[in-house]
Amino acid sequence: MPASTLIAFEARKTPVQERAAATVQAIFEATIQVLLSHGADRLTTTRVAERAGVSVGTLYQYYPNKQALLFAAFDKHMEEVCARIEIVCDGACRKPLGEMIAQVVEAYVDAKVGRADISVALYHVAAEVGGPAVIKRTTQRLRKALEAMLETAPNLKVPPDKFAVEVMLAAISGAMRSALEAGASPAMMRKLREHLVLLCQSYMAAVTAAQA
Amino acid sequence: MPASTLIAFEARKTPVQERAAATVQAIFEATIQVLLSHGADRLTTTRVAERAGVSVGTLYQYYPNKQALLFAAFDKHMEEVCARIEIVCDGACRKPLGEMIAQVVEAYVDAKVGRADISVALYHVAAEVGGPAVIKRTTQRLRKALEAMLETAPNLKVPPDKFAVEVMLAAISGAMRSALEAGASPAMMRKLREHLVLLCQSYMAAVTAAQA
DNA sequence: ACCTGAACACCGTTCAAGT
DNA sequence: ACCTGAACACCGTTCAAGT
Repeated sequence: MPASTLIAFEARKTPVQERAAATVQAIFEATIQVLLSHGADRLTTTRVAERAGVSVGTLYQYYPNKQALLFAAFDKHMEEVCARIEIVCDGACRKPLGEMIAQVVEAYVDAKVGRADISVALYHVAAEVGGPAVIKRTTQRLRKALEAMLETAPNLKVPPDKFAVEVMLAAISGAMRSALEAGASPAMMRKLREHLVLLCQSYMAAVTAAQA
Repeated sequence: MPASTLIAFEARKTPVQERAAATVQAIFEATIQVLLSHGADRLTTTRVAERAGVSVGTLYQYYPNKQALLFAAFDKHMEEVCARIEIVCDGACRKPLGEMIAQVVEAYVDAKVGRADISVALYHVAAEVGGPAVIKRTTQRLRKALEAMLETAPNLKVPPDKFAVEVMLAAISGAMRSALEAGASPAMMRKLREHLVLLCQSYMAAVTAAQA
């Protein structure tokens, strides 16, 4: 996506002194706290500033607007999920295709379920906050990690193409979103985890068979 | 979901005279028009009222709040998608499993792509408007239609269970959301349509094999 | 360089008054 | 029964003044 899509959410000013860096961090954490305690609708810039122990004016010195606050929280969450999956991809090189897929899917589900409350809160604000752009970027990054892993799969002449990997990622995240927003129980989540593994494995098998 | 989740979005008052019914309809249509022309962020109750040719007060006589306006639009859209798929399910009875799946997936993709602009606009407001509840209800309704169809599949001792059908629906809608929000081209959409058919077919095949 | 908070603009919602 | 629009409350954002 064009840089301009994101620039409106970027920090307005970079802190140069230490107390300023602490302020920025405090505001960031306050955002997540207010998001979780009051919910997205009742998240107010004044309330966040209050919680962070600064005035609204200070908040606006570092975040250009309310969206930027939530964007930062969303971006960080996606970054964490990404990082976990990249590690798994690294560790699953040269294993059989089915196991690769299982590990990635399980890592994704676990990362989301482990942060279920934040995930749900962020789904709620994603749209107003440039969520699609972040998701697009995240998808590209995950696709690359998956492709690097899939390259090393034994018994696989041609690895699945870009498109198939993206479809798989969208299917996983869509199903997870649905379950998390519906407030699925831990038992449900375990079952969903198994089913998503099966779904992705059979899709990947079908795609690679079709390509051969 | 509990009725109370939805009740806040229901009409405050039912029109009894004809001009009132016309007013309600005008407000509903104005909502969609403003949504498409100005975007979700710049949709204002005053603007909707203006476009509908009434005053804000009148708007609030029939819709309890801004969310209710958007809820109505979202609900109607889902209703249309549902209806189209139910018809397809009806027509695909007794056909082979693979074809059933293909027809349903294609109907879903076509319904969404045919209304791409509205879909994207509604994704943007879904969260603030009780979207998850509507989606949950829609999923139940579609699941029933799919189950009725799957019952009639030849060469299938045990049809896929509830859970698998719901996972499949969530995967489809998640992948479509991702593509629509990313502004995928018509060519991309055609390719995605084929891939989703393959994904769902192979998942259903795997699930029914595992159950046997 | 960083912080404050009163002031401004805008928008969702209401309600007394009209037909 | 239905409609109007000025008035109110609240919230995002700014900016002149402070340390």
